Amino acid sequence: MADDQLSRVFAALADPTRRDMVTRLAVGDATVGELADPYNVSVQAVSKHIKVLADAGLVSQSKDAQRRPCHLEAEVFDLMTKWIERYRQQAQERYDRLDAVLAEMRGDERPSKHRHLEQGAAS
Amino acid sequence: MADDQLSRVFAALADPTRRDMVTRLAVGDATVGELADPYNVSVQAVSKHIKVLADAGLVSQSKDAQRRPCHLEAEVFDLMTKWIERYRQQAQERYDRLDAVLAEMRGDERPSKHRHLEQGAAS
DNA sequence: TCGCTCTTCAACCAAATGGTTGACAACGGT
DNA sequence: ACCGTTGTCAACCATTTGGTTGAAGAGCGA
Repeated sequence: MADDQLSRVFAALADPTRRDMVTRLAVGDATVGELADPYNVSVQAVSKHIKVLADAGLVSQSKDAQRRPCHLEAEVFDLMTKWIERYRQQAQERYDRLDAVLAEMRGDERPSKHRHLEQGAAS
Repeated sequence: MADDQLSRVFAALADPTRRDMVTRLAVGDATVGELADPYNVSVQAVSKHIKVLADAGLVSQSKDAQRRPCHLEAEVFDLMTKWIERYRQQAQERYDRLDAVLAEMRGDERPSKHRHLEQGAAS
């Protein structure tokens, strides 16, 4: 895996178990054991998952006796959202322009939903 | 890797080369060769990357003679953004509440930035 | 101090990933 | 009809990943 933050964040969330944990942590902090509970895997495996999330900056752990409560870090989500939004918008604009062009070519007025040209447009 | 869409999308974007390609495709469609050009890898490797992006639903390919122009699919970005936003907001709200509680405990009025309690809060 | 609980570290294993090279299919230009 | 261009498929390789088990560190409670 690449070692830049964005790569680590995306890689961390590519695993459904880890996304599940994020879901759980959004409700409130939880210890490693509490996080491990719902899953049919060893505590060690969960510990590794948390390490991945922590390395990505998505969660951080504190100390409470033997326990290591995890909590979600919100800032990193912004990093992702910003990256995503940039290209989503550009792609959407290109689509809208394409729809407009198609509509003009057809003499249409109200282009509805985007449609692929290349395969299965006609039929 | 898990086989659900969200996992595929996150995994696809965990690679900086593939994110680069998305960046390139946001500007406009490009053939496999054009996408391969800036990188120091074989065309086959790029073809594989595109397959990963396509399987994730992030890009689609059309036919133009021997060429296979790729273009960005905007919808999938929404899927990610929605997933992310949900937990980012919840986490942020919890932080804000925590800051408020801390401020109240200190008798403060204007809590500025969140601060971790567990380690290095005092010093 | 001893034992129990919670967590991580280390070693190992199977499967997936990202890269390579070689072969080959599909298409246009000459 | 051929050749060059464009891209994918297949096989292979090194590394990473997600899981396991076993051992060990850290901290309370009795």
